Amino acid sequence: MKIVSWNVNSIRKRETIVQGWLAANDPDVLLLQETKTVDLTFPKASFEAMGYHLALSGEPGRNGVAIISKHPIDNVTRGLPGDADDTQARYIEATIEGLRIASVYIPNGTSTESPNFPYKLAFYDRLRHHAAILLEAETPYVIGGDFNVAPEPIDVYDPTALDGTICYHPEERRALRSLTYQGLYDAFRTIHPTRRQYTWWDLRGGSWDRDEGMRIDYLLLSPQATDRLQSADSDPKTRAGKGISDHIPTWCVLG
DNA sequence: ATGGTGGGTCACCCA
Repeated sequence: MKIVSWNVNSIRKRETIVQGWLAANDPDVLLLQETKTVDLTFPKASFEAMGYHLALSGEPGRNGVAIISKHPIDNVTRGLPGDADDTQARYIEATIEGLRIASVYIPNGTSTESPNFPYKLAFYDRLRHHAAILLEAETPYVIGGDFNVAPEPIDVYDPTALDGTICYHPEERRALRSLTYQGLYDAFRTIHPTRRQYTWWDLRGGSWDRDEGMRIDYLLLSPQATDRLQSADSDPKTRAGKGISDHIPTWCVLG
């Protein structure tokens, strides 16, 4: 079972590119982030015509997550517990072929001075709580998404210069570890312990041409899902050319 | 060190 995660930075702008990639790569499940549309204007029909089912959680103009699957999607839940005032569309979870699969768009945080920064840290805490329940129940669980934190020095282009900046601040890495230390395994890093592979390059300042990126998109697997992990990779070719997302797709294959 | 581009929506906010 091939499960892909991709922050597409607007599905309406990226519909053709995403469907071309689907046709060429044939995943079972596609987890999207930053779809940036309400569910009513999500280009559902063209995905359904390719044989996919969809579960959506959108909002006007920003955020938005989706699960797109060749297999039936059951028991869909949206949002994370822990903050009744949080209406942002950043988390969707469903059961597919006996696996609990989630698509998450962790808040970027904007900067360490922004009010979005404590929201990001609190979101991690809510996700940690939620994952704890699934792990306790030994549910086979896969969560893919844009985590907006680069875990280790190898995951950023300049760990010294970037230390303390957004997406590579010690508090953020600590928040990520508090999630993963419970027993979630980073699929790409488990398969490729020493490979440097960014998943995001800023659209500004020619960062793609200088290869100044970060690995902030990944799939985290519960122990029961990790037992089935066969391979993991990502596709930097999708970052070249025109009309592209600033993120590339990354995936894992479970047996 | 700053500013750069792009998406949303329609004056800026976010990344």
